[in-house]
Amino acid sequence: MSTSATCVGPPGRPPASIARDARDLLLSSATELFGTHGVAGTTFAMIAKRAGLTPAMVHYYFKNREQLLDAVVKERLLRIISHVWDPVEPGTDVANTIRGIAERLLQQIEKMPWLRSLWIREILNEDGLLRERMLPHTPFDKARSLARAIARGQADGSLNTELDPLLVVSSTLGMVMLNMAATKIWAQLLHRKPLSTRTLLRHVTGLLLNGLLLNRLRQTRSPRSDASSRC
Amino acid sequence: MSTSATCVGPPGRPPASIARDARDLLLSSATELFGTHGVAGTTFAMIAKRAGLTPAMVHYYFKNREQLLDAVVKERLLRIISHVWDPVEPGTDVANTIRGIAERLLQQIEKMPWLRSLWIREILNEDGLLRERMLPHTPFDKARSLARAIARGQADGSLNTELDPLLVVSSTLGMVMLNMAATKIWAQLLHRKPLSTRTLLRHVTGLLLNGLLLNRLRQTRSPRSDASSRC
Amino acid sequence: MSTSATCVGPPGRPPASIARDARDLLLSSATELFGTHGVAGTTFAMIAKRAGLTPAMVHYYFKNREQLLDAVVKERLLRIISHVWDPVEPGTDVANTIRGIAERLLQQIEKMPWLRSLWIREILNEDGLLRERMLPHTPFDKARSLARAIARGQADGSLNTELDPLLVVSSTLGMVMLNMAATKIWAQLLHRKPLSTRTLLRHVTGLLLNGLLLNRLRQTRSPRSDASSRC
Amino acid sequence: MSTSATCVGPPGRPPASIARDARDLLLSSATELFGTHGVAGTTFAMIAKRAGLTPAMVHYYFKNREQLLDAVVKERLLRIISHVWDPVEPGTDVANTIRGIAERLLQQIEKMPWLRSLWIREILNEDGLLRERMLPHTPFDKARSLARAIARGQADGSLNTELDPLLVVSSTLGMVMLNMAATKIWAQLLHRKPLSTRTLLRHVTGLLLNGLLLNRLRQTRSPRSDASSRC
DNA sequence: TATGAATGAGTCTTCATTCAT
DNA sequence: CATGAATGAAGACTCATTCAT
Repeated sequence: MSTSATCVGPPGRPPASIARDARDLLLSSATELFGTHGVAGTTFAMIAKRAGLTPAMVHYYFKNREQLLDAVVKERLLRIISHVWDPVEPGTDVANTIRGIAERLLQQIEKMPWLRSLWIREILNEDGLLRERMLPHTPFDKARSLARAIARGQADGSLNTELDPLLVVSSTLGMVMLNMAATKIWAQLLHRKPLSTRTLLRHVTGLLLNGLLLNRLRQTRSPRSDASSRC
Repeated sequence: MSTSATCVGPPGRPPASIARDARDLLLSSATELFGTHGVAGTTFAMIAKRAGLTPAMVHYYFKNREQLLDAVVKERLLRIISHVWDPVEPGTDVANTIRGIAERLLQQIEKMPWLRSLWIREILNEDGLLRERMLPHTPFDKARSLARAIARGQADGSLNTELDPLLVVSSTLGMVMLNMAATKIWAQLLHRKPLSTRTLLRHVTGLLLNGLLLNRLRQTRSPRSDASSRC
Repeated sequence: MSTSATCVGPPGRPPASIARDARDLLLSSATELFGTHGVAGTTFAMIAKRAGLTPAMVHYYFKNREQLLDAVVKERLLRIISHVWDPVEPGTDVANTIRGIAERLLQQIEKMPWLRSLWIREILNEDGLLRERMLPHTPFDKARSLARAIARGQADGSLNTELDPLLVVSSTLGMVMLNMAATKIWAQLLHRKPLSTRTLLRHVTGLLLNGLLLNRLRQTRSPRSDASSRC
Repeated sequence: MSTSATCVGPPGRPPASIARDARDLLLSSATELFGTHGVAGTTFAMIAKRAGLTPAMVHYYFKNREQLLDAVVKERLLRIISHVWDPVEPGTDVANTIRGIAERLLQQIEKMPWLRSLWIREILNEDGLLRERMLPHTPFDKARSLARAIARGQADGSLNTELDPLLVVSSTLGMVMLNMAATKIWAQLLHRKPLSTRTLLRHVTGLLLNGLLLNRLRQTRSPRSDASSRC
């Protein structure tokens, strides 16, 4: 049904890249459902229905459940990982590196809301169904070199020695995901709107950087510009 | 079948605390599997098998899936919540309150390792299958009064104004869960043992409290006593 | 629960016959449910629940499903049969006999509304689950002698020869049951109250007797005394 | 799989009316079993087995038990209703109309023996499982206008005023079903063959019309041509 | 390339029945 | 006399997967 539309254009011209083919549609559908219902809670029928296609097509394109998961990881998740980690340069200042990671991750989640759930449920979580598939592709080296930079900072007295360098890295990612989730819960409980991305980012970087840096200039920032939760 | 066994031991000795009846066994079995495989990924057959009983018994005791979930929440999760939150006293110092929450939560997770996965997957997570069931039982008031205390601290200049008070509360819980998960991942990746509870607690409270307090005395703590990740 | 109450009275006195014991309660419960939901659609659990007892008690008293059906037939249905047929005397006038049967059956149904459904579903009906159990106990001889009387009436020209004598007998029973059912349907469809027993009886005997008797005095009956369906 | 077979026969010959696809086969299988065992007593496994197919196919084609019932009503029962009632013309003579209805119904039952049981058990009967589904499709208007014609006949003195017009309509249908059932019972009890359709029709119309008409010419019909029950 | 038909294994759930107490 | 515990078999229904077309 859908792909035929792709072929309708003038012959010779490459199909418009927006005109997503059935496979791509199914992949998106699957990824989003994995986010909302979890991998275990998502069936082929659900995926197909959301894409307006048939369950048999899911099989046709991905052969089986395992290979579908592979495809989601390789063609969806890895790109996001790259986007977040690729700009990280070994020599850069630790604070800026961390702030950059948080910022980029937050952007990605805003664009792809399923990412947070999926990451929390299926990757971060022990026994997560995508975890084993993701681990070999994590930017292991970059994370490790960042951790080393932190350790050096601790050694020269500029960084909080109470923290574990590696955990600082994962705490960065986690704090973003976590607080994205938390702000929704609070909003739900208090019948408010979730906090803005900006407030969220300030909270996360504020907590992380202030927690990490020992001699940080404790500036009096200008008063907050958007409604934060006031109790 | 089972309870009688409790009375079989030598008289005078307290009954083994393990003395659990079939229902209790199934409930534990269910809770643990919900942690490892997620609620959606856990079947009655799995629960029964793990308890060494039959799937029909799950129905016998819990009538249906919904009521099983209710039982897990009411008879397992709520107790943990109470244990973590009940000691929180309104007037206490913010830093101590937060440290207390983190400590007690960490203890609970150590005793019940399924708690972390379950919480991350099914409660923290939007669309989590236990979330709706948990929300009405969250210690809403205590969390809120803690948030208010934080807001006051921010107002009088003693606490970091970049942070959102409510998110500080959830960040506390989250940081524990999150880093428990993270340390396992790093251990797996680097083929090391996961960090000790003590190191973990120091990381979490160190990050949180240093991140929160503005005028904290930045003391030179004694050198760390157990092997932290050294890169 | 129930039986103990029976024993509470002054010792020596026979238990009040109204104080139905558990067995009797279950039997009534079963019979009524067989009427409303059919035999196949009635479970032990339903029977027990309606009687306020446990499913295990159904087994305790009736051993199994087969024997429960036997008990319903022997201790409930046969009595009704007797009540309807016992007064039938071989020599009596055919018209009066038929009218008597119809009247008594109608009375029974009024007292025990489940009878109609049960009879239609499980006895009249080929494949009815009580049919085989009932047949040996039907007042075969009485029905047959009534049929013979009808045949004689046909032979001497006083009765409609188009009718089959045996079918006249079953038509009598059937017309009562049938129209009891029909009047409910019409009432439901037309949002009226069902016809009164009197109107119903007049319809049934009017149709049967006028249909049967050839030389009947076709009297102009007094105008109907209760609201019949007027179109 | 199957319909193609229809086209395989010698060209020119009309396609075998048996040419039924799987869905149709299952529908027939279900309908017949609903007749013999009742709706509540019929399982998917039984339906499938009788059709030589698998229980999963019943779900494949009908999705649900509810939708299966819907299909039985819409694709099987309603056609019969139409066939019986469609030829009824408002202006026609009451006696002929009734005779016509009885005749056509009898024909249908002969072709589809399950109809009688099904109708008695699940439609006529209060609590019948198909009743609610059938009522909205009953030829309400035709029945009502027939009842009105009867009422007029009663008013001008030509019809028995003891009868309720609406009940005459349902008595017509009921007498056919009822006596079809009754003749089987008698046959079984007396070890004879059931009465022929002709005898049955004569009994039913004889009883109904003689019972209804007041001034009917009480003709001496020709002696019965086939063996009726002789006691 | 795409899909409707078909299915075996498995899901939750119910049920009649057994049995120890 | 009565029942809670327990269960195997069967109920409706779902699902990933296969396959002919």
